[in-house]
Amino acid sequence: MKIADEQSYRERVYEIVRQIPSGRVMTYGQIAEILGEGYTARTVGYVMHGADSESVPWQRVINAQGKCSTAKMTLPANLQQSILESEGVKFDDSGRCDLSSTLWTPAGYEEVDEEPSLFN
DNA sequence: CTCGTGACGGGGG
DNA sequence: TCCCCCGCCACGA
Repeated sequence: MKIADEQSYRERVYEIVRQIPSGRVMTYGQIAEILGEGYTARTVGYVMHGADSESVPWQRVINAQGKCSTAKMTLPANLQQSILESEGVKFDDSGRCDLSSTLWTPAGYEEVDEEPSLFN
């Protein structure tokens, strides 16, 4: 049963992105980390590249630097930042936002794997 | 099948 | 602080 085997892997990313509430953002690496094996920031970014702006709030996905990496693709780079600002996300003069306040994690994925020893 | 590229991340200078 | 290099997986030609 292939049906949408390949497509499935994309929807994994979309599904997570759709869970991102307004005023919050996620990084490509964060999403890749949640999906786990086989997923990297590169792959997530590529998948987002084919995301439907009608079905997926792609604008809430930024890089680990807290900036919009849309570059000069089909979308204006400043557009993403403008949308996020409209949702309440504050951006720095350098185009960066406070991930400590805007970065969001879906419930259930907050605990990836507890690390009992910190100094060990 | 092989090669290069791409919405990235992290480390080093 | 910024700039550069390497690694990562998926996909188009």
